[in-house]
Amino acid sequence: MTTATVRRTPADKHDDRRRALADSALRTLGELGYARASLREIANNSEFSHGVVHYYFHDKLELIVYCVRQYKATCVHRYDGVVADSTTPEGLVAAFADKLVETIVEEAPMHRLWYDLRSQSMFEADLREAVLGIDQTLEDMIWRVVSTYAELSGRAPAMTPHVAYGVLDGLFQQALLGHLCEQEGVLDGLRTQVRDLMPMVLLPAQSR
Amino acid sequence: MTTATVRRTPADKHDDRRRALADSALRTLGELGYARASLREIANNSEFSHGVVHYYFHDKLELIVYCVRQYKATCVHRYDGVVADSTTPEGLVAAFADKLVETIVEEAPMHRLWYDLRSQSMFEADLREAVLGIDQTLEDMIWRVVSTYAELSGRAPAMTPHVAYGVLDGLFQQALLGHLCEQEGVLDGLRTQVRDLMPMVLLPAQSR
DNA sequence: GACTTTTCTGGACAACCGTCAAGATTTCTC
DNA sequence: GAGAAATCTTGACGGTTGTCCAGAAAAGTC
Repeated sequence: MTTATVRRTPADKHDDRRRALADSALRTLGELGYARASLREIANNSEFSHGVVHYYFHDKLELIVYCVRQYKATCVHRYDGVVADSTTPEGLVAAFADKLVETIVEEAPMHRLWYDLRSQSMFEADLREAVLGIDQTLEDMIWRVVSTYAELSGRAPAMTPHVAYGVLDGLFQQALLGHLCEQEGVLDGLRTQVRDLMPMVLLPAQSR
Repeated sequence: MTTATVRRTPADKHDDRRRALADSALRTLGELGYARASLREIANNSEFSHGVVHYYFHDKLELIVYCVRQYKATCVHRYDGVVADSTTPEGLVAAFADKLVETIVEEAPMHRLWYDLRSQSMFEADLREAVLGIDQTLEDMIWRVVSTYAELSGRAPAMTPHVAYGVLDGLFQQALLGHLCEQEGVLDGLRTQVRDLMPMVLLPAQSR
């Protein structure tokens, strides 16, 4: 009880439970999307009953926002390893492109959920604060890649973090849709697109 | 009756009615989005009763797809004037950027509806055919701008039509969200972004 | 081991949904 | 203008939704 190592206050348990609920909710949300995933369906695909949702969350919106925040909080570090391990600009671009493709394959339901939520925020004002916050962390994530790439190349970025994120996000979204539509070659296409595009996000090498 | 000028077959009238219904449905859809716009709400904001929808459309999905197809069919020619009237590369880019900003301001509900539908198509397989078709026409639209810009510049495009569309669509989507969130400066930001980015979609001028 | 507090269950509720169909109304045809 | 065909209205249907709540069950406390 008094050991500092395992200190489990009631508040901690409560948070754990919220996390567990959100975790299984994410599965259903990724499968059905924001609008069609009912609280009953979410509860059915979990170990909880449908009533317990309102014990841990005020309403459906709070649950969904909590879920996506929780997922995105972990995945903003997806490219940290790429950034840390790369020693050449070409190597970084290749590793970055591979990682992009990997996450499309392995986490397509989570990504489409994110784009679903972001689209909904254009209609629902209550979603905007959360969406803008998450979007900013993703922009920062991309910028860590771009700025490291610039350093390794000895060149300066040719665009702002905002533009770099917008451009790459556009390509990513396009590839995600293509992948879900089972179009041939979209994944290799994305890899090629990123490799070709990345040099353009930097200014030409200075001749001196 | 036999005059060739005004030939109104019953089929024509039927199509006119569909168009009129879709037209007023688009208003509600642009306001509420795909999931939250019920057929009753759509009918209430129109001159029709809620039952008539099923007389002209098989189900809700067919109505929505018809609506978005109808809207996008007209707006794919939004930049045709820009392309036709421009005589210099700089003029084309400026006119293109202005037009992008203009449509964000004037048709934000329609654009968010399109992004909503495209996101939903990642969950609903029945939507994908229509979405991919529309996406292709938008890609063609953008490519008409880019290829004309290339010709006026005497330079070659540095990327495929697909990539050019993906990149610009990413920026556009970002600006649309920012505009709807009433962020300051997003519109001028988009204008600047497009002016700065467009030169990068072409290869450097050949020195000879 | 009794008492309190937290956690959970399962049902009930009102509201809303897409769809359908019977019948009223309008338009067309001759 | 009578009959036929079309267009439209209205109400009903089964189903689903988010939310709430009374009470059961479990956990914590002394």
